[in-house]
Amino acid sequence: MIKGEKQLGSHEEQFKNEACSPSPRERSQMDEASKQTSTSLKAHNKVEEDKLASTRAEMGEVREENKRLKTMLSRIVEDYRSLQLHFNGILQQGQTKKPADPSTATPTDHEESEFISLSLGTSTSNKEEKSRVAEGKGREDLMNIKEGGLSLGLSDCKVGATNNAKIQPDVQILSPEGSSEDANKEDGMETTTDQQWPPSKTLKNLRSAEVDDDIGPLPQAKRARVSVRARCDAPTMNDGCQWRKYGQKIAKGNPCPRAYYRCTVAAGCPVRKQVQRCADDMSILITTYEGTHNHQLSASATAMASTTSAAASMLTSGSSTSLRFPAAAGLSFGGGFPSSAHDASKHFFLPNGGAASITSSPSYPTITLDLTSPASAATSQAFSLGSNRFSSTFGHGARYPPTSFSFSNSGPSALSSGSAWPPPAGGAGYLSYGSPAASLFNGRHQQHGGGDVPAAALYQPQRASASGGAPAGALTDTIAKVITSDPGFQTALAAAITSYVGTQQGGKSSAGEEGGSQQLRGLKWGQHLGLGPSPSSAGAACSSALLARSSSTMASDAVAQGSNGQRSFLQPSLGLSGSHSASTSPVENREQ
DNA sequence: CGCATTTGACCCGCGC
DNA sequence: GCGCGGGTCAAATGCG
Repeated sequence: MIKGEKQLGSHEEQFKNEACSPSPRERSQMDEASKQTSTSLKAHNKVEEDKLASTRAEMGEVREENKRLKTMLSRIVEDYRSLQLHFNGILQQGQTKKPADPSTATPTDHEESEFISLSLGTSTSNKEEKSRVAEGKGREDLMNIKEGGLSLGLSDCKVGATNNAKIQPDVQILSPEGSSEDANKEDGMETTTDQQWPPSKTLKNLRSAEVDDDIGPLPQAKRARVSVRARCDAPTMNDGCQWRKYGQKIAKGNPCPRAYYRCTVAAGCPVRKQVQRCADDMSILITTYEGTHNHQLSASATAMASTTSAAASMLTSGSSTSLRFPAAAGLSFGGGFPSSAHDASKHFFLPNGGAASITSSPSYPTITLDLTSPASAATSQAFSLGSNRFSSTFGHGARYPPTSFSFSNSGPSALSSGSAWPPPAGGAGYLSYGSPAASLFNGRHQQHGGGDVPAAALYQPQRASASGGAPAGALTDTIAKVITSDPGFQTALAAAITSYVGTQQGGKSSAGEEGGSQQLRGLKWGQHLGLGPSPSSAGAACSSALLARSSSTMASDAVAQGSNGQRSFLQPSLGLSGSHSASTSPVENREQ
């Protein structure tokens, strides 16, 4: 925003210079003109006047837009702060009076009834968990999820994990903090064995060790999986990590082979992903993530990680806490938690048809994030960004409708301009991207050539990321409450936002350069935000440029909020991993 | 030549 | 115990 103002300011100066003090070249031209006939002089002056007039008109437009953006920014800041306070208040209330059983909370509790309660284990006591476990195998499985530990990059999850001494050692954290812990752990192992990416023998050892970690006290503990359904042309979804394909299988019931990838960012990283086309719709790519990164993640990779973590946290939190979705807000939850491990399939539907489903199987509890639901009519305007000038930046020529990261609820304070984006609170904002995070809010995928999923560099403010914090979609009251009521959603939102940006990068870079975007590539997200140089790749600049103009409000707001010590849900976006933008990741490129 | 991908074989768990 | 299917290994192959 500030940067944008500066840019606008410089433009204004430029306009002024052009209008008031012609360049020497223009002067010479004028001199020549003076030698000509008076008629030609008049014509020349007329052209100048026209130019001046058009320039002034443009200046006016820019000023208006700037003003609008300022308004948006201030509104966002206000909303965020109020919601923050509200959230903190609720947290304090929850600490002072813990309900005996969250599931029995009455809807008469106005505050809580409107919130999605994903406490992620923060408010669940050991007793409660044990009693829940005793209720049935399904719950046991969910407990196992926690122990199996799909990494939860949320401190809250961590706290929740610490509630159970048996669980804690097995929980791996996706966040850089957690990752570093794990990395340290594994680094130690690696240093002792003095081995890098292990040959088969070592690999087997690692695998056995890994299994030991995962199994934990309960023999049935299995990894949680996060499956992402997204429309994607590329063989795989770019998620910021480097993957190496190690196998391919024809799975039963699907003519399309399933590919197996292993994370190669760090030696011994246990994270794997499976990629398979949907049998019903070949345009849908199903990516299933499993495991926890044992290394620091690039910003873009963190987006995916935090997203899956958030999703997994929802899964895990479900085992110990109640989930209450505001039906009035268009969110509904499929019901209570599975009483049986076999029928444990719950769906909560997100605005605009987006959906995530939690499927708990005995072996692999999985949460599926569906980004493929049909776009709303408004989706087509997803990236108008209030300025047609940048529409081409998003126009990938995608054969799929733009991803909609939409909060369909109409907010109380819709922007005057429907095309303005992102609306701070109300209206319809859209993020086009196929990141899992986006799915939590019904992001629809539109990825071209496997653009890198950008990263929410949660806890990685120092990391430069090309994916930058994209503006969130319209934050309706409901969604705002959702976000503020649960850190998991904050994380998910952050990931979604950044993912969106990254997708734009990736899609752009892979789709080929188009005039406007090339100019924008010079920009870097961090630089744009005045965050200093970023190692972001050129490909990352696309989103940055987008934000530079129309979305800088959100971005800079994210900066401001992120610096408050509070974990801003947009903060992660500030880091861009330039090194892993869609177009620059060697592995990902190969996948394309 | 080194690295990533391909692909058939193998291992393992689960259900019958 | 056997068969099936998912997942992984590792030699062969391809590519830069």
